[in-house]
Amino acid sequence: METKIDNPSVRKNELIEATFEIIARLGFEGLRIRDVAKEVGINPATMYYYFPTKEALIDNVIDYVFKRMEIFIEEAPGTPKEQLHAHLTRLSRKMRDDPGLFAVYSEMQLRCRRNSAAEKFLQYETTWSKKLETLLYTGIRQGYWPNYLDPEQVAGTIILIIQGAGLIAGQSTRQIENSFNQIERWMSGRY
Amino acid sequence: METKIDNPSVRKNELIEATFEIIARLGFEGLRIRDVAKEVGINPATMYYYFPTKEALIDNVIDYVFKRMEIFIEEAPGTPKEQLHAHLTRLSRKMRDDPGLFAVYSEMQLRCRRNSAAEKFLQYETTWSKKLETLLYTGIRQGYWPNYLDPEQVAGTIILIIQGAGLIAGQSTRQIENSFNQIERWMSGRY
Amino acid sequence: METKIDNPSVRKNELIEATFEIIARLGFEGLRIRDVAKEVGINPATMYYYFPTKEALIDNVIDYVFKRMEIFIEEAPGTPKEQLHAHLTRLSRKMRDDPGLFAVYSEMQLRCRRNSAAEKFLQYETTWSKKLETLLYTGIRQGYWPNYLDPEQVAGTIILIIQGAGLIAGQSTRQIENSFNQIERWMSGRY
Amino acid sequence: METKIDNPSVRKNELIEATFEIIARLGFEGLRIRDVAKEVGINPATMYYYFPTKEALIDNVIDYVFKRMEIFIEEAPGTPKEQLHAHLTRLSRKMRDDPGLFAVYSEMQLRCRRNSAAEKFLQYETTWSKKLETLLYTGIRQGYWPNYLDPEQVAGTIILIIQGAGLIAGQSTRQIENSFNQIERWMSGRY
DNA sequence: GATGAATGAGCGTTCATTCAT
DNA sequence: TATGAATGAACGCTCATTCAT
Repeated sequence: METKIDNPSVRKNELIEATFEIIARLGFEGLRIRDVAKEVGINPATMYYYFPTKEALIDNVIDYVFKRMEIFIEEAPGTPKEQLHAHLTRLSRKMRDDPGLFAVYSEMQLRCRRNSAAEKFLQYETTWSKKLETLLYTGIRQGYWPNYLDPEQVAGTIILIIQGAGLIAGQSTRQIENSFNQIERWMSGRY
Repeated sequence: METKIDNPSVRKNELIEATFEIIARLGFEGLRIRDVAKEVGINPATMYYYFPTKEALIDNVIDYVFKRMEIFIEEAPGTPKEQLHAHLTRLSRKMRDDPGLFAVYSEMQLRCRRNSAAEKFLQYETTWSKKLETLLYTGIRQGYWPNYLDPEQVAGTIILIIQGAGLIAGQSTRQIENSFNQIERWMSGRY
Repeated sequence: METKIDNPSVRKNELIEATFEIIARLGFEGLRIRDVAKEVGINPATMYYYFPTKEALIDNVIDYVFKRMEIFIEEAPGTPKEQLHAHLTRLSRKMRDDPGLFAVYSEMQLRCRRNSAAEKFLQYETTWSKKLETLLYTGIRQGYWPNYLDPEQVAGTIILIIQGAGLIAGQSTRQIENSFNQIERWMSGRY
Repeated sequence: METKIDNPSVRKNELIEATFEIIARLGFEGLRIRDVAKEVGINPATMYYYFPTKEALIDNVIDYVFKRMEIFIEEAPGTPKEQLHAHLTRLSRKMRDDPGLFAVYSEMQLRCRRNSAAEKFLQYETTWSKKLETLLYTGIRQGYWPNYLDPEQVAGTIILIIQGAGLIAGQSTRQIENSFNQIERWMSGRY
C-alpha cells in the first residue's frame, strides 16, 4: 500500500529533515516521533527500522544541521579578510532566510550541557572554531589585520556573536548584520 | 507529614526556585511538575494551590530569572564606562558561578519564538537593551567613548555577545571574559 | 472577613440550593463540591461543617426537590377530577417554568437504581403514588370517572407519563400539555 | 499478555459494549475509561487507538443503544394495530429482560440537555417518533383506530409513557405492561 | 520494509476530603 | 464557624517503544 523507497537512505533523510523541521518549530520540548512519522507519511513503528531510538534520530539531526549551515567552505577564493567577510555575510543571510536552522542549532547547543550523547555537536563546533582561528592567523600574518589581534581570542568572540545572533535569527536581521559589520571594522582597527 | 509554611509566598518562591533548578538541569524538555513538587517536598496537587497551571509557574520563573540576573542596576556609581565594565564583569562572574541561570535564560529566549505567552520575556529584554543604550549614549556624550559609536548598534552587539556567552556559560569562562574585555577595548578605540 | 450567618440552617439551605442548581445544569456527572462552595461564596472546607460528605449533601437535595415540586397539596378545593386537573396543570406549568427541577428529579430517579442511599427518593414517590391512587379511588366512587378504571393502574400510568414528561421538561412543553389533557379525556371515557 | 483480535471492529464493539455496561451500572457519573479497558482486558492506552476521546466512545454508544433497542422495525407483518402492539410488547419485554438498556437510554436523554454533542441522540428519537406517527396515521386511515385521534399527539403520548417506563425499567415490570395495555385500549376507544 | 495493535510509564490536572489554626 | 494549605487517589490522555504479521 505504501510507496516503497528504493534507497533506504532517502527515507532516512526524510525522517531527519522532518525531525529538524519540528525542532525548528517547536523545540526539543515539542518533538514527538509520531509527528515526525506523520510528516514523512509512514507509521511511527516504521521509524524504528531506520533509527533504533528517538535519541538516535536526534543524533543524526546534528550532522544535518551542520551540513545545512554550510559553515566549512574550504576553498573559498579571496584573501582571508574577504573570506571572513563572505563567511559572515553568508551566515547573516542564512539567519534571515532560514531562521529555524539557528533555532535548532541553539537548541542543540543548550542540549550539550545535559546530554553527553550530543558531544558530536561540540566536536563540530571545535572544528569550526579552529578553522576560523586558522583563517584569522593567516590573515594577521599576511597583514590583512593588525598583528596585535589574538586569533584564538578573536575567533572566540566572533563565534560568541554568531551564537548570540543565532538565538534571535529571523527576529532582528538588521541588528545582526550591523553587529557583524561592526566586528569586522573593529578588527581592522577602524571604528 | 507535610511541613506547613508560615508565609505562603515562601512556598511559592520555593516552587519557582525548584522549577528554575530543573529547567537549568534538564531544560523545558525535562520539566515535570511532579519533580518540582518532589524537590520542594510537597504533593504535586499542592502546587496547583499556588499556580493554576504549569505554564503559570513557568511564567513566574521568567520574573525570577531576571531578578536573579540583577541586570538592571539603576544608580550604580561611577562613570558610564565604569558602569559598563561593572555590568560586564558582574555578568561574566555570574556566568562562571551560576551557569544554570544562563541556561534557563537561553531556554527562555528560544521559547519566545514559539510561545506567545512568554512575551513578558521580550519586554524584559527590551528594557535591558534600552538601559544599555542610554548608558552608552550618556557615555559617548560625556566623552568616555568616541562619538562615532552608534549607541543603539553597539548596545545590540554587546547583548548579542552576552547572549552568545550565556549559551556556553560555565563552559568557557576564560573566553567569555576575554571577549567582554575585547569589546570594551574596541569601544574605546584601543586595540 | 466572611459574613457570619445567624441561622446555620440558612447556610445549609444555600448549599442545598446551589447543589440543586448545579445538578440541574450539569447533572450528577458535573457536580463538584468546589463549585457548590464557590456559588455560595464559602470555602469548600466550610461545607464539611454543614454536611459530612458530598453524598450527604446530595441526600438533602432529595427533600429539596420534592418540596420544590409541591406535589403533595392536601387541602386542594374541588372535586377529585378538578383536583387531578389542577395537579397536572400545575405540573405542566412547572415543567415549562422550572425545567431544571425535573432534570434533577430524573437524575435522582436514575440514581435510585444504583445508590441504595437514595431510597428516600423512592419513599417520596410511593407516597405521591398512593396519594394519587386515593384521589382516583375517591373520584371513581363518587362517579367522577367510570368505575371500570383501576385506580392503582391508572395512577401508575399517570405517573409514568409525568416522569416521561419530566425527562423532556422545558423542551416540548406543548406535547406535555397535550398528553396530560389526552389522559384526562381518556379517563373520562371521552376521546 | 494481550489477546490479539483478528477483526479490529470486534475490539471496537467490545469497547462500546463494555462502556454501555458501565453506564448501565453506574451512570455517566461513574464512567471511567480505565474501567472500560479493564472490562475488555486491554491497556487503557489501547482504547485511544480505537477512539480518539472518551466522548467519541460515548458517541458510539448512542448508536449501540438504538441498535440494541431494535426500535425501528420497518416491514413488520400485520395491521398497524398489530404492529403497535408488537412494538409495545417487545419494548416491555425488553424492559424486563434488559433494564440496563433503558437506564442508559434515560441517561442519554438527560445528557442531551447539556451536551450539544449528543444531538445524534435527538435525531434517533425524532426518527422513532416519526415512524410511530406514520404507523398511527396509517392505522387511523385504515380504520383500525378511531379517526378522532391525532397521530402526532398520540405518538407523543406513547413515547412519553415509554420514556417514563424506561426510567423504572426492571423495577415495575407489571405496571409497565399494564400501562401499555391501557393506552392501547384507550386508543381503541374501549375502556 | 512496513504496519496495526498493543503497552507501561508517566503526564498535567482534578477531586473529595482533612486538619491545624 | 471558617479557612488556607495540604493530600492520596484517580482521571483523561500521551509517549516512546515493541512485536507478530
